[in-house]
Amino acid sequence: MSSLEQEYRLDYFEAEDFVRRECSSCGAHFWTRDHDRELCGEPPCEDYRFIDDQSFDEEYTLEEMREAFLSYFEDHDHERIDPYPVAANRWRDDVLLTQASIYDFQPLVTSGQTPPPANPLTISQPCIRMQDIDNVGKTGRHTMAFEMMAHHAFNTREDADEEYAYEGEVYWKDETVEYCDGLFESLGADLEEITYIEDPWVGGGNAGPAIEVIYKGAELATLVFMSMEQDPDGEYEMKDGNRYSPMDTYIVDTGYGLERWTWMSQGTPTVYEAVYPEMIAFLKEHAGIEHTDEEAELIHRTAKLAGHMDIDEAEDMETARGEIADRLDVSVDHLTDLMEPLEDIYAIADHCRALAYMFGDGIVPSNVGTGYLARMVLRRTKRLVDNVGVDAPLDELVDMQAKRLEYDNRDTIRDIVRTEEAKYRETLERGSRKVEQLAAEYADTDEPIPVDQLIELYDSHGIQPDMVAEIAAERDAAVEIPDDFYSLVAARHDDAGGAAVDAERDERLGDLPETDKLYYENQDRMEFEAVVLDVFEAEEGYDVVLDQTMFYPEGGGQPADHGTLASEETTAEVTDVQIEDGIVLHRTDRDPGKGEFVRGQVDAERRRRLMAHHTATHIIGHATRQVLGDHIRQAGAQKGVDSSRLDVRHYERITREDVREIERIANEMVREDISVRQEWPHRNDAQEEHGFDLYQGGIPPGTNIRLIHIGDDVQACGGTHVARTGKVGAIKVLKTEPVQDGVERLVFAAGAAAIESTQRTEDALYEAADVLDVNPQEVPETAERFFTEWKERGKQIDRLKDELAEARAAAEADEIAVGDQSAVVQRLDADVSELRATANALVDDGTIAVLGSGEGGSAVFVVGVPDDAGINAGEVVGELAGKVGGGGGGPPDFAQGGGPNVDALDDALDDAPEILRGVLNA
RNA sequence: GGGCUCGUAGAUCAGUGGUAGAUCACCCCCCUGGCACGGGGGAGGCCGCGGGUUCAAAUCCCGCCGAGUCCA
Repeated sequence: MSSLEQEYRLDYFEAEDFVRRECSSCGAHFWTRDHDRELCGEPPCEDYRFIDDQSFDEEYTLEEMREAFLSYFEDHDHERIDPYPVAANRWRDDVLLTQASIYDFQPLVTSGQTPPPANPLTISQPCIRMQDIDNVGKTGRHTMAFEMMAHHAFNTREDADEEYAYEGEVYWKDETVEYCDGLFESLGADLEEITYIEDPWVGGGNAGPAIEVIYKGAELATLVFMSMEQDPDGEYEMKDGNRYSPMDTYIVDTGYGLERWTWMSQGTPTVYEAVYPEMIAFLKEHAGIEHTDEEAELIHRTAKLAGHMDIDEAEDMETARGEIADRLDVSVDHLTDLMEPLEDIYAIADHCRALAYMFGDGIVPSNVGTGYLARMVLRRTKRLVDNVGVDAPLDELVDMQAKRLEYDNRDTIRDIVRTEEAKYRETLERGSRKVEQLAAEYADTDEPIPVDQLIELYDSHGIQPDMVAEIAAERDAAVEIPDDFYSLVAARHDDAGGAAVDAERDERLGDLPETDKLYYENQDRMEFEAVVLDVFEAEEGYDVVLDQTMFYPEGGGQPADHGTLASEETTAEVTDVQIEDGIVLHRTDRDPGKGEFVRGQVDAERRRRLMAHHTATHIIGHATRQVLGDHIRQAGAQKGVDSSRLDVRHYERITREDVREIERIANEMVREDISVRQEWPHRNDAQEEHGFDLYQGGIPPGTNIRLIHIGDDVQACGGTHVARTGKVGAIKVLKTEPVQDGVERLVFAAGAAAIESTQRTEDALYEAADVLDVNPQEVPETAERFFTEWKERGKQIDRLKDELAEARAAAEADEIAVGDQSAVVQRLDADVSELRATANALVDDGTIAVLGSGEGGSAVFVVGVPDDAGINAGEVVGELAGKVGGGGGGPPDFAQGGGPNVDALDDALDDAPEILRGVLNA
C-alpha cells in the first residue's frame, strides 16, 4: 500500500514557503503560510471569524461574486460555460439531482468518450443537495440550493493505451492551487489566514487526493484531483476501504461555494442574509418578526457560534443549542424562542430557491424520481411557512426566487406550486380525518395510539408522526413516537433485490469492424448488398454480422426492421436486429454462410409505418409542448407499427380539449409538408445552439451527434424518419392515460394506422347505434336514456316484488301449528329477493316463514321468525340445506341457505314442520 | 421501479360472508312574523370493472382500472 502523503508535496507550496502542520484539535494535516498555526481552521476546531469583519477588499452581491470568479478564470485562459439543469437525470441515470459541477461531465466526458465543451473551463453550476436538509437555517452556512463555482481541466496520460476525446495535460495540482491562491489574492484576502487541509476524496467509483480550502473558519473551496478508479488490485487503499489504481484520464475537479464567498465578503450573521437579503426582509415582515436592539445583538453573537449547530457533528440540536446558550450566558429557552423563527425563515428562503431551480428546469412533482424530491421539499416548505406564520402564498415566495434566477416560465412554476399545494392540502385533510377517528378510538382507553398505526399513517397516508401527536392532543389521545421511528418505516421496505447477470459475449465480436449504417445515408432505400463477415449461432436461429446494412437495429424506442437476406443458395428471414458496440446483429432463421454475398431486403411496409410513427412522435411532442407548456419533456417513448406512445412530464391530467388542440396542431404540421432534415454537428455546437432540450430521449455518446429538424423542432435522435411531414399522412391521438403521478401517456397512430384505428372506433360506434336502432350521433343520448330507464325499471321491479310478497303472505296459505304459533311452509319458485320479501311480510304478520325455491338450478331456502318465537332460523336453514347437499346460516331471526340438489327440495320442505318442532323443543 | 393503504348515496365514511347503513347536503311538511335551530317524512346506490371460490360475495381470492402515500 502506498500513502497519498507524497501527493500533497507541491512545488507551489515549496516556492511560497508553506509549512505542513497537524491540527492540534482534530489531527488533520494542513498547509499554511503561517508557520505558528496550531489549528486547521475549520469548525468545530475554530469559530467563524469573518462575521462583522471585512475579509475581502470589497463586499460583493451574489451576482457580483459569480462574475468576479468567472472573469478571474476567463482572464487565466478558461472558457466560461453556461450552467446545466439541476435535474441531472436528464443526462445520466445514476443520480437524480446535480450536486456538483463535475456532475455535468459525468460519465461521458470524465471517461474520455466525449470531449468537454471547453478545456480548461469555468462554470457556476446551480446544485441541490438534500442530505444537508436538517442543517439548513440552523448552522447559518448550510443551504440545500447553491451554486458551485468551478474550474475544470481534463487531462490524459501521455502513455495512455487507448484513444480519448481529449489529449495530453492541460494543468494539474500545482496550477490548481496557484489559481485558487491567486483568486484569494485578487479579492484582497489575508493569505496568511488560508489553510489547505489534506483530505483525500472518494466517490462514485473514483478517487484521488483532494484539498479543503479554509479561510477564517469557513470552508470556501474543495480542490479534487480525480485520478484513480476502483480496482481490487490497486496500489492505494482509500478511506472507504476499497483499493484504487491510477486511470488514463485525470481531472481537476474544483468546487467553490458561491454563497460562502459572498457571505465571507459581507460578514453578515448568516449566509442567507448575504445571498437573498430582500427575501429574508420580506419573510420577516410577513411573519411579524421584530427584534429589540438587545435581541439583535444577541443574534449576532449567536451567529458566530452557529457553526456548532451541525447535526452531523453535534449529538443533538438541543444539546448544541444548550452549549451555545451557556457560552453566551443566556437561558436556552430564550435563545430558542429567538432563533427558531429565524431559522425557519432562512430555511424557507433556501427551499424556495431550490423549488425555483427544480420547477424552472422542468421538474414536475411526482411520486417517483426527482418529482418526488420536489414534492418533499415543497411540503416541507409549506409546513415551515405555516409554522412560522408567513402571510404570503407559497407560489409568490417561490416566484420571488424564480424571478431573481431569471426563469421565463414563471407562470408555469406558480401553477405547479398551486396545484401541488392543493394536493397537499387534500392529503392533510384526508389524513386529519383518519387521525381524528383513531384519536377518538384511543381517547377512551388508557392506551396511546399504537406505533404500527403511526407507521401506517406515515407510510401509507403521508402524515408525519408529530402531526398525529398534534391532532391527537386535541382529542385527548396519547401518542408516543419512538426515537427510531424512521428506521421502523424503513424496515417495512425490505428489499429482496435480485440482479440478473449477463452472459458473457463471444470474443469474436471484438475483432469485427463496426457495421456501416446505410440506413442513415438513405432512409428510403430498402435494398442493399453486403458481405457476411461472421455468423453466430443463437439459441433460436443465427446472428449475422454484415459489413454494411440497411436494417435498423432496435433503439431509441424504435423497433427493429424485419426482412430477408438472400444469397445464391438460400433466403434467410430477418426477425430481429440488435446493435452491440457499433456492430449490427441480424437474427435470422437460416445460416447464409460466412463470406457469402447477400442481397438484403427490408420489409418496406413495416419500415414505412415505423418511420411515419417516429416522425409523428416528434410532431406530437412538439404540439404537446405548444398546448401544455414549455415544461413538457419526454419521459419515454415507444414506436410501433399500429400505434406509438409518448410519455411526457406534466402535472395535471390531459383534457379532451387539450387532445383536440394537440391533434389539430400536429395535423397542421403534417399538411404543411415540412422537410425532415438530419445533420451531424459537433455536440458542443449543437448544444450551444439548441440547448439541453435536444436530449429528449437521453444523451448519445460521441463527438458528433445526429440531429433531426422538423420545422422549429430539433432533437438528438438516432431513428429513421420520413423525408417530409406530409408522408406521415395523418395523426390520431387514440387515448391519454396517467403512467404515474406527473407523467401522462399519449397513445397515437400515424398514416395508414391512423385511418385503421379511426375505422375501428367508428365500427364500434356503428354497432352500438345498430343495437340501439338510432343514428350514431344519437347514441350518447339514447344510451343515457336507456340506462336511466333500466335503473327505473329495477326499482319498479323491487316495488312490485314487495307488493307481490305482501299479496302472497296475505293469501290463505296452508298454515301449520308449531307449538302455539303458526308457520307457513311453501315452495315458490322465485329469486332470493322475492323469497326474502315474502318471508318478511309473513313475519310482520306474526307467522314463521319457511320458503323454498328451485329457480336457477339450485335449491334456496329463506326462513324468517318473529321476535321471541323461540326458534333459531339459522338452525332450521342449516338442517333444510343439509338435505339438498349445501349449507346455510344467518342471524337467529332471518336465515338463508341452499344447495345444489333441487330434486330433494320438496322432500326437504315436507320435513320442515318436523324440523321446526324439533328446533323449538331443543 | 418496488412496498403499503383506499375505491359503498352528491360529500364524508361505517358495514369483513347471510335483508346495503349513518352523518351532512338535497326535496316536502311541522314549528316561527322571518331566519338560525329543532321535529317529522322523502328521494338518492351496476358497493370501481372483470373473473374465481361459495348454497350465498360490498365482504374472501386473482387480474385490471383509478386515487393516495412511503422508499430507491
